[in-house]
Amino acid sequence: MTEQQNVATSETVYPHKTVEQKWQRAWEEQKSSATPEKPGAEKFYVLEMFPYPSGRLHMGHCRVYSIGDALARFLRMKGKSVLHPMGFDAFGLPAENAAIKHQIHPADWTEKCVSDMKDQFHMMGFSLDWDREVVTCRPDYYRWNQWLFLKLFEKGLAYKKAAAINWCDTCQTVLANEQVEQGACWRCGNPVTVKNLEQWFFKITEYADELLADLDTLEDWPDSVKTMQRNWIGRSEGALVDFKLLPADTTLKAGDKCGLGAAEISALPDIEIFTTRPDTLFGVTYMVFAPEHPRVAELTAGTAHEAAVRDFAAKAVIEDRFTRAAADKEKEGLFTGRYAVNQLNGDVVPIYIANFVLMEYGTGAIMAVPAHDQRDFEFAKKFGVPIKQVIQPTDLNSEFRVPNLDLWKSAYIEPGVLVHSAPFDGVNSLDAKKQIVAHLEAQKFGRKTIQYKLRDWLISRQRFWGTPIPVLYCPTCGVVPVPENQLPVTLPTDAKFTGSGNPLAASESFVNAPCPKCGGKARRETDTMDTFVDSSWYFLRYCDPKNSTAPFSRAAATEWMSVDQYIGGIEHAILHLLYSRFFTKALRDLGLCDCKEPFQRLLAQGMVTNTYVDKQTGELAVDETGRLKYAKMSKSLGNGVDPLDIIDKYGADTARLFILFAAPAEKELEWKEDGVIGCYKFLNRVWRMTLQNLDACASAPAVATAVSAESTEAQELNYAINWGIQRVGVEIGERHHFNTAIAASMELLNALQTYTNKTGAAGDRALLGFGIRALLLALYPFAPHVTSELWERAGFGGDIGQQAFPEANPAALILQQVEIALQVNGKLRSKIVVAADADEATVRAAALADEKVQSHLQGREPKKVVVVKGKLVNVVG
RNA sequence: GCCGAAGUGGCGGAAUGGCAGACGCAGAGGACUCAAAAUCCUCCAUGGGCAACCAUGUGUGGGUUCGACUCCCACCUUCGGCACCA
Repeated sequence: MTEQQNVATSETVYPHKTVEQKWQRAWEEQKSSATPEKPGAEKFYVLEMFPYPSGRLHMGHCRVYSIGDALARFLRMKGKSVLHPMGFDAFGLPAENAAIKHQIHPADWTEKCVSDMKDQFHMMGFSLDWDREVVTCRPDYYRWNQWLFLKLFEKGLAYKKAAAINWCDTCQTVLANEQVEQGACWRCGNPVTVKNLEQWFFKITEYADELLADLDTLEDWPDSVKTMQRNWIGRSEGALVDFKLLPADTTLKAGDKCGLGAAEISALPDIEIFTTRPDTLFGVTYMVFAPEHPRVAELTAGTAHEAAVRDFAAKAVIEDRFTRAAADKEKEGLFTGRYAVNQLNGDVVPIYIANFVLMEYGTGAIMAVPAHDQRDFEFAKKFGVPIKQVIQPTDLNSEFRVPNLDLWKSAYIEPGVLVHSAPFDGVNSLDAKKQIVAHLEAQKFGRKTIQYKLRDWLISRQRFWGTPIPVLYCPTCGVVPVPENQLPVTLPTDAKFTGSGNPLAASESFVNAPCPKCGGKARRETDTMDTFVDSSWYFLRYCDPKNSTAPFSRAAATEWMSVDQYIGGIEHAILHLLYSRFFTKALRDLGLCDCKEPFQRLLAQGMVTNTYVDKQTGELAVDETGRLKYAKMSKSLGNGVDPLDIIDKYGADTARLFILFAAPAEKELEWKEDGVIGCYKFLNRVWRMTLQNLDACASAPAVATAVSAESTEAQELNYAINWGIQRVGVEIGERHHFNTAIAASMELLNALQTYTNKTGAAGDRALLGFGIRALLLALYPFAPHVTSELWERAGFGGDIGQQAFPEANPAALILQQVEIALQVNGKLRSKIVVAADADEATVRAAALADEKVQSHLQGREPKKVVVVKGKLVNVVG
């Protein structure tokens, strides 16, 4: 039996299980994923968002880590010093819920999950440096959370305050603004309510401007993520303006001029408002306070309106913030009986309270210009408040040129020219903004300012399984931070998980502690930190994971940061990515590192979706046209595919290849078993191609060499090989398009197969071997196990992962002859083959002489001939 | 409502302003086989034509250009985010 027949009968399908186990073991023994000691100039930090250790790897995980691993393996071949670490975002509610359910300590439950997940990572063949593993729930990590908290506290960037905050009743804890999605808890979807509590905050607002400005430096971030962050930060330029409060017993009424002198007006109490439209100040016809504004009670004290206003305010405040703030919510309001004076023109305007004015933005009070603001307009219509136009559109046909404002159907919010605003009449409204602000400042009526929607980050959580906030409360000394040398404050092992209340608060051994200052009896803070604190700096810890004297050394951070390529889900567009950017900047200001943005380049990978069964019909869900619908793989839809099943059936290489091939990384990936099988078949073809041509492999040169000029087949193959090599390198390395890189590898295999079909054993064996060699190298980043095995069997020598990624031979890419497309008036009509170095005149003449070109010209003289060298000729006639 | 992304064969998807549909899936035909599976080969946008070939074609309508999937304007649809932020 010949070698070929042997292969054909016994190993036409590659034994993925034995091959994968063999190489996974080998890589572990060789520590092939270890990070180089000194990164050098060519460092590259590849990082995927670390997972929550649920205990089971899902397809979403497989996708992120397959992307990152392909990149890491490719870059190692390219000679970079690659840092590709992994860890676990291990604090969080599921462990605590498991503790309640199964009466197992969250630490034990979490560690078991971590260990299970590591096994699964291993089975996927990811090349991770586990020596740098970071597990956030271990004291050797969270002690540095506490240490960093203390540093932020010293700097005034961590502080405690009473505030109206978001409360999730299901999770029994407060939530940061970023963690509330359309009024519901980001984790469990329960509607969030508002509570007034004393809580710890990080002063992220201190960095609002920098967080916004530096987005412009992140060129390789998706626009969508940058836009989301911009909107979330919500910077708006405007002015703070002081209106003056008239006494309760004034006889003046709305629409009057106050008739008071400047000194008299100046002596009245201020009402400060924020506006982005100072150009409309002369059009103010009323003012509105948020119902819960602290001055509302004072305004109406002892007046006839007192009771009604109090009732209104009470109702508005009880109503939860998110239904109240919905845009389609009916505008409700109430006149307070009081009036204010617009210092700019002496107008007397009524003061209302209304549900649509929010206490937490600006000053909690607004000036209302119904002619030029849609909300103010609707409110004015409903309550019969006058409307005064002060901006005139410049377009003479505009419907807002109608002098009778009763005919207006909406407010005119566009720019225009000022009217009824002496001395600013006739000024363009954009210029008027500046001029009026300058006027306000000169008269001391107000000042320019910048407002943000971004709020400080609420980090307290009333949960057990998180980092204890390192603070004590002493009856004599007050709030006392835990001294550095007493860190970590560890979670107790004796906590009881009953399902009600915070187990930490119930743990006597934890709560009672001596005051570090006076030694008296003190109580520990029982709130823990938001788990997003853990993930806000873990990428820095990877640089120096075993440091026991600091969270990381400045030198190590400087060596590796910033992350050159970060990969993760779009769901963290704001949350994790904004917090991490804030932390990086704050740590820089603490002198701990010197990088200002953590993630140079960001890839937001798409969801993995699958068909699902419609619960109503019991059939696969389809759209109106009968096409199958896809939805994110999830427990609730029951449409998840277990990666372990795929590994078992087709192998990890197939799974990885399919995941990367089926869709561009940033797009949705529709799971199709047929597609998986397609990739499996492709790997089998590679397997057979190699094993059936071992003789060719044995004679293969390592670098491209000259090819016999006699054989056009050989020349074509040589071109295809070098073209494939070049494309794969560019697609992975420069464009990060894994799907097209794999397509290029498939083309390469097709070219090899075409060649062997044509020439059989008579062909240029060395060239074929060279092509197989290149194919294995090109596929290694995606399918490392099978290519390692084939590399070894082909006897190419050494370990494939340690080879240099192949470089195309430029000489091989220079063609003798090229095909030129011939167009007549932009339409393809013919093709000709010319010498690659033919000059323009020759190509032009050949094109014009072409029969089809002639017939389509129908005897007309060409008016113009465009020649694109090596590509096409367009004859215009 | 505002912001962002995207609309290409039966399907997933390719195309630095230069031959639309690479690559794969599905499908059709053939080879091998007693047969099937696997494998290998060929075909595969639509309409017309025996064919050569012709016409049409990248959401819709305009525009720029010798030339537009690609750039510009308007619109439609889908997905995602924000949502009374003064």
